[in-house]
Amino acid sequence: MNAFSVTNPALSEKTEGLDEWESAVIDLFLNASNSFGLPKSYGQIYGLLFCRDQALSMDEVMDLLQISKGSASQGLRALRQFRAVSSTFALGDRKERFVAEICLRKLVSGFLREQADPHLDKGLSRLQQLEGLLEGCVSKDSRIR
Amino acid sequence: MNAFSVTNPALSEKTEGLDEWESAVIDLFLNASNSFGLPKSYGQIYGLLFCRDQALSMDEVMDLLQISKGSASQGLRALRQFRAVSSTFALGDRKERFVAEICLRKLVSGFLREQADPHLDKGLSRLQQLEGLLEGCVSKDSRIR
DNA sequence: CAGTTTGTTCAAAAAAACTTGAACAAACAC
DNA sequence: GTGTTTGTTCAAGTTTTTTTGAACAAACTG
Repeated sequence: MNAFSVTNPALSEKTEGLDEWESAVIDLFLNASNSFGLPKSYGQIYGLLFCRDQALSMDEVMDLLQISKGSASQGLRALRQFRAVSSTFALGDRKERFVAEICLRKLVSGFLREQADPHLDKGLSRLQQLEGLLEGCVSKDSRIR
Repeated sequence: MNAFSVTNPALSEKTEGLDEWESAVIDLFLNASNSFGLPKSYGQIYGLLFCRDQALSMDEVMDLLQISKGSASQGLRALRQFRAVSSTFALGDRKERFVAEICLRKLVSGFLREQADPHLDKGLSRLQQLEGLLEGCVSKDSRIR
């Protein structure tokens, strides 16, 4: 913040707040996000980007949704990881900007890849050791058919 | 618990504990359950029933998994609600007994119906009020194409 | 180089979810 | 009816997850 910065927030970065319909859409995704066991903030961020044609910076996301830097950073990273949002650097701009990936198929498969696999990996290795156990059981345990 | 009850737990209701392979399977479902944002206990219960051919009572589930009455009751109800387990009353038996529904397609669709719908209901009504808002916006807001 | 801007990380605080256990209700047996 | 068994509910305690904000690192500007 230097001596030339504007003091009127409405002029600083076109952050005029949310339209009524945008709040509604954001809430919609917030609830959907909740339903799938994801943090609310993920849903909010995706919802916001979903509403906007223009790509938004992290600052704008923070301001518009009233969330902290940490939440914005982590939320955006997660959403990027499962391909729900993509980011671009406009030429000659240091700010990274984000847009929503609108193809829901991608979103879901990305979510499953990121969310399910890490845990199921542990499970998978256990399944293998299980096969071994099963073989040993077949003869002595009648429960296995 | 009356004067005739047996004191040796191994004889009371054939609750001999879990086989090694059963523990492994239960762990598997526990982790999967976690991945989908469901309580651990749901996964454990489903995993246990998944292992057993015989239908189990709530008591047996509690004993074998070392979980409380409340957890067992609520877990079983939830699993029943999205058709992951079904219950039967053996003739002349007051105990309800539970078995796992093995068709995973049913499980997933049941999960989605139960988990997503209640929240998305709120969202849906919001979507309708949204339509109204949108119509009013089309003329004045160039963002909407 | 020093000063900014931008984004990440992580420990602590806050919020949310899960589990427990005791109290309760319903159904049954005698 | 009384006494027992079976299952549900819910407030309180516990655990887990999410959010925050300050400290940090990296990249850029002049």
